[in-house]
Amino acid sequence: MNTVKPIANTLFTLMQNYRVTIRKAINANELGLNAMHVHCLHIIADNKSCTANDIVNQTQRDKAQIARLVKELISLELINKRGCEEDKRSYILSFTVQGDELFNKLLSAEQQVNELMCQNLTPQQIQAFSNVASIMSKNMQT
Amino acid sequence: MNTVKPIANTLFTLMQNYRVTIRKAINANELGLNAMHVHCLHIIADNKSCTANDIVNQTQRDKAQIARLVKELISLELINKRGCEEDKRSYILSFTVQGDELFNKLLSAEQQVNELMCQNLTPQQIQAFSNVASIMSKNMQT
DNA sequence: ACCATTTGGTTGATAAAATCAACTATATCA
DNA sequence: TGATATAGTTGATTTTATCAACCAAATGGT
Repeated sequence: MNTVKPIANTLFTLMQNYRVTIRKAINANELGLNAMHVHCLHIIADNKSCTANDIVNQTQRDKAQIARLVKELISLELINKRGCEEDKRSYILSFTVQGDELFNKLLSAEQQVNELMCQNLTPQQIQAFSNVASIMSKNMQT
Repeated sequence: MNTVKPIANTLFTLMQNYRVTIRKAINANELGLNAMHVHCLHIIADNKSCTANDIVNQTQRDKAQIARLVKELISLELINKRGCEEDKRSYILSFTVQGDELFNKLLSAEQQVNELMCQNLTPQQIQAFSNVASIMSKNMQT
């Protein structure tokens, strides 16, 4: 019987709850994507001239996995890629019109989940929470 | 281009960093278990007379998945199950001697990761972080 | 300029994790 | 008692993740 509840447990629970909730929200909106697709779309949205490698770096996932996710997003016609001029090995990923549309729906679905998740919390608490989370992330990098 | 960085992103990053780090730590300690195994062990450790169903409820995973994880832990001789007397459909899970030993090693590996993760943070910050995380979890339940 | 090494990306093969459905045995409750 | 719910198991399948090999372009010495 372990008495202290490690942060990891708390995080695990939180993430699992988030996963379940966001999945429901996304299904409810019939967007038909999984969490990793969504995550990729976010990264593409946040980086102008985003390459597959940027996604790999930001997610720390296997590049094969990312290559396949990107491929799927392309065949769903949510994003497209064009050759990069500075580095001919790379491709710049960007939203299609439909991708843009869908991403907006997605954002509002997330918004809903976000509101749900942040009930009974003050902006200060939320801010502090995010700060701590990023410090923790940094601590574990390298 | 989305300007606000949603909490979900922060959490994703944090969890991924944690996953990578703890995996290294666990491998380094040659314990040979994955994150879900570890998670199950924690739940078993935290609940005296824990059943498979308790794990299902606490993790919100598919019961088939849990059944298999439990089976593996048993065949690794880390835990064993005995019939529950109150409810003959259930089995109580508990550590074997080796399981107990390994779990302790595990705890200290986690301890190390924890210290790494909590560098540059005050106890107050950590406490606040955990509190917010649990409130968020509760908000998303049901 | 040349060669060795590194880097971005793709693919095949495979492993690990998750999900669904069907089924058994026991429990619960009207 | 009979209908329904619950704990757990198993088979089949799908989804994700990982590893290794590979190509082509880039980089960095010498």
